Amino acid sequence: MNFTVSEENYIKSIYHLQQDTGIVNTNALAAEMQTKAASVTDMLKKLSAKKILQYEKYKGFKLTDNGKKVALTVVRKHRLWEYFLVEKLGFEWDKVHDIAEELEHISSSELIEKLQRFLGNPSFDPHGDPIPDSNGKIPKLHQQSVTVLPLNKTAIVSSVSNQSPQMLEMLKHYSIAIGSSIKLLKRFEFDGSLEIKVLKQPACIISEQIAKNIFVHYD
Amino acid sequence: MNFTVSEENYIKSIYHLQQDTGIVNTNALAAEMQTKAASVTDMLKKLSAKKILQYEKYKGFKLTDNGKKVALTVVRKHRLWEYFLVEKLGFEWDKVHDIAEELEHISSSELIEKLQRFLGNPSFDPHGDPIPDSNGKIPKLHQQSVTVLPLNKTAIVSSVSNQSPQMLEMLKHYSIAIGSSIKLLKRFEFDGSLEIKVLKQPACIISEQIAKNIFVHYD
DNA sequence: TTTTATTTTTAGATTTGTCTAAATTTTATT
DNA sequence: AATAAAATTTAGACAAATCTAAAAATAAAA
Repeated sequence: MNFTVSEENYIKSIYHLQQDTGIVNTNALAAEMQTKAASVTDMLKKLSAKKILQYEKYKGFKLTDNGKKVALTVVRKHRLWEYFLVEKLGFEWDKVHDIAEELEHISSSELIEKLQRFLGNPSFDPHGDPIPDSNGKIPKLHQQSVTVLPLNKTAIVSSVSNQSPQMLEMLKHYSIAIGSSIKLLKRFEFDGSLEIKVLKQPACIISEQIAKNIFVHYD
Repeated sequence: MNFTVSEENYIKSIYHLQQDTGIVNTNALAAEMQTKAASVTDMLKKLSAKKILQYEKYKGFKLTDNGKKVALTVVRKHRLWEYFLVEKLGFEWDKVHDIAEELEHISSSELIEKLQRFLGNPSFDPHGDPIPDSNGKIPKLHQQSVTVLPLNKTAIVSSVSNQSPQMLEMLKHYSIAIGSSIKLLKRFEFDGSLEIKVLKQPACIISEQIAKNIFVHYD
């Protein structure tokens, strides 16, 4: 089946929201899509008619198995294009989201398979997010938030769960990027803030709120 | 100024048509766009209001200087993406048109500049068509149709002016592609058909109608 | 130069995705 | 449990891009 750009964007947003919350409600989706609740309701009817959604009026909704499959192909395209933009074209990792937002709707599946091969079958995009394979399988990495890291253990930043411009600006300021070497020096129990050391940077203190969104892995 | 996908497609088609005919008329554009004359008229009004077109009711129309600039950026994107698809992703040159037709509408101009650099600033796309530079300048190649080639002179196929699937199928059958070495053996005055020899292929005869669309160059 | 044929435009309808404002349903609070 | 608040849906409208059918303008032919 074929989907419009708008439909694909709704499907993708629902997918991301239900990762957190299980079931999704109208206002949350409206906020995510930067639109009005009434518009969401209109689209829900359409997607539900196309068997993309399990939807009961006033009761919330979630993707069907088929809907999840569609969502994963869009996510796959988005992340492969992000990888391309950073690794091949030399974009900075915090500048590629909007462009990938457009590229993810190019329809050809042959294109995306060839792109994947050209890129060397990467498993993670430049933000550290896993790239689903062509069957929708998502690679897993045993990663954890910096907040639970043992003291003085060197770890590698593998993903950032909040990718708002504000967050990305913050990370840039601290010179924290995917792949950065990072070490937890001290935990302040008072407010949960953390003293950390990024490779080649002076030690610094970050709030718990930031730290919770930074995920790392080590061997 | 910003343009919708539909507007960009109209602008591009008008550009191509006026290359041949100078001024364009409604029915010709409707045929090119595979739509109805009434729809064309509607769009003409819109483009004319946006100062893209010189348009007088019932009198035909052509692009303004500004319209040409827009057309050239779309053409530039289309041809750079075609080059990418063939040279980097390994598509066959006769399979890339439809995908490039989508990719040409990705808006970021930074993307297209970086793509151009990544591809090594190519001057011609895989069909041999010139790629406009970022100022809209089009590289020129002194090329000529096979029909006017001197006998037994080896030349290189540089472009094909008719790119219909039928034509591309034909060319494939004769193993003629951009870059092929080709020699004119004999001209049959009766119907204008030509006996040609493609490198590593047996000699064969092609009609004047086909030959007129094949352009070559030599030193 | 009338008449006929062709081309082009207008008028009005349709679909998609959006909106505002009002109505309805659910949830929370007294 | 009654009422207030919040969430959700409906009703009706709008812009974009398209269409059909009819009208108007231009070009061609008798």
